[in-house]
Amino acid sequence: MTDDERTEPEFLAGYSPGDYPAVAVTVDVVVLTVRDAALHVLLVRRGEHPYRDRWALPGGFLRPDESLDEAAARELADETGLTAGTAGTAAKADPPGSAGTAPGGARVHLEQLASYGDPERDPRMRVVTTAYLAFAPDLPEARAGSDAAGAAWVPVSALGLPAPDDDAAGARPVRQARSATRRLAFDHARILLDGVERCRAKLEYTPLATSFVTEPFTLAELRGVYEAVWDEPLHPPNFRRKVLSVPGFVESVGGTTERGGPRGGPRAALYRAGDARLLHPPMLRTATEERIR
Amino acid sequence: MTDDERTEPEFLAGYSPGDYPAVAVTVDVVVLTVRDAALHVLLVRRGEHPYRDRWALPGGFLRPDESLDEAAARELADETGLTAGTAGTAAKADPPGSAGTAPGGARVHLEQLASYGDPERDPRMRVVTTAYLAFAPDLPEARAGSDAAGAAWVPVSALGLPAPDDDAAGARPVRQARSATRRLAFDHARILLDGVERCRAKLEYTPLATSFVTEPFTLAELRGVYEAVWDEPLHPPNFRRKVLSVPGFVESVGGTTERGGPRGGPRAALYRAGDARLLHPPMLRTATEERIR
DNA sequence: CGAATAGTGTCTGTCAGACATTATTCC
DNA sequence: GGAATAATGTCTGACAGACACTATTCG
Repeated sequence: MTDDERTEPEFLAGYSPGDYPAVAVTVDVVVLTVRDAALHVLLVRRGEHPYRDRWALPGGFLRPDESLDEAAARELADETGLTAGTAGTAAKADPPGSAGTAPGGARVHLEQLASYGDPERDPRMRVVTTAYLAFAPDLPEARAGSDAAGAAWVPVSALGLPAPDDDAAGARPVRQARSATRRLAFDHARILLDGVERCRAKLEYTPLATSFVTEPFTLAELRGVYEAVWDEPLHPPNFRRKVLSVPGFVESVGGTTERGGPRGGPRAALYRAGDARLLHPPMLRTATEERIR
Repeated sequence: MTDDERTEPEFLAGYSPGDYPAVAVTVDVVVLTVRDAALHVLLVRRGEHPYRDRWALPGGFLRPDESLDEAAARELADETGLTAGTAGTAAKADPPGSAGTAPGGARVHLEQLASYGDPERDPRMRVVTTAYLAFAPDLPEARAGSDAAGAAWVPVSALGLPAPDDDAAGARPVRQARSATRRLAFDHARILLDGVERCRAKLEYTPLATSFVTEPFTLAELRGVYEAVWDEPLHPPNFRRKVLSVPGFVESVGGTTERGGPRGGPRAALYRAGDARLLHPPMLRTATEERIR
């Protein structure tokens, strides 16, 4: 209210962009997958000056003639070889058909996460980054290393991030001393945390868990995704009943697995993703007091 | 996979930002409020060259030493005189205490919406904008016009946007011929649509409906917010039972209104927002086939 | 008084969580 | 055969939607 004399058109057209120092725009991608019953993120080892040898999210500068979505898809392809179906900036999940298909038949979901523009976030210059979030099925170990020299899947739990629901209380002993545990470059820990939180939430009300598995999949595999991302065990019979009761979540593909489980059990029926974009009713996590307040 | 020779560090540090044309970063704010039982958005009339005389979202260039959140709060304050509590980029709703308070006791919720970077979105130059979403209580009519010359609250329904849940099917007769109906500048219609969709969704699982009313409020007022935003009538008794059963959504403040309703009826009890950040269980809309698929 | 609204009570169908049970397959 | 797992069935408590009803206040 102190500078009432400034009127609104100035903010839309009166300011010449040349009056301000250049702002660089980058795109970073949080690629999540589930391996060995744990949530993993794709990281690259930085070889250059700021934060050298630290792990970072894959990303790069926005090019002159590409949109943010295109830049994110390009970064994802460069690092993983996967083609992406982008959901754009809309709040909705993308329709099943828009998901890209890679050589291995992998479907990749890619959506915008958020933008980060703290003046201090890059020591070199002013950089605003738009982060994207991708859900990939478990890829062959080789995949990550083929295109990107220093890339690796790192368990999210090994990064010493604040626990799922206490990011306010940052005081938490970081026990692991592995190299992956070193703090991420820039503000990438914050970005990753936002991505993981978004992922957890989206499993509740969208069918995106199916983006973490390859089709056809069993209900046990799908349940494994929920258990890994939410980090809590689920009741197999109830999970089954719930999933099948949500219209359009999954649809039976007819057959069964070739063999039963590794330690016995009958062959599981196979499913593929249905045509629902939203789950009704949603797969609700049990209310945790810390998460609610 | 065609340019396998490019390795990952190039994308993080190998590209000199000077190699690319400058990108301007702006911030736009979708300020929503409920007036006369209808959802309204704050728009400004453009006085300058591209899209002159069109309505646009309030916004402006990011300044050298401010974060995106700060820029959005500044724009919001310039246009409405309201101080904002920013939820930042996190997925969570902000705690009740962080909401700003304006002279009139108004609480304003401000959160990041999404970023838009299509190369063609501004005819003048390359502009990437980060959109924010604000929920304001109903403000005195004078408020909008005081600081911003050409600002006005415009009913969202008067803008000829695609209907809530058929943005794919764009063919829809636009009947209103009022000046407000002219298409918004730039891609602001798309941004507004995303904001409205986000708003609708957030009423389901967060207590943000309380950001649209001034404390203390009655349950009828709160119900009016849901009805205006969702554009569907709700059963008063069931709404009441549901709201009161969600822990931390609202808490009784003790008294009642001075008078009954304008057309009769007893005095309503008064409430204020509780300390919940998420609603458990959520206030679910009835499943609409179009929204789900 | 008549109309409108706040608030309470109740019924019913659906669903979540927990548990028991059967069938199938691996070792 | 023993163990593990897929799939089905059942019970119970909680909740959503619908409706009836009472109480209060305005005009």
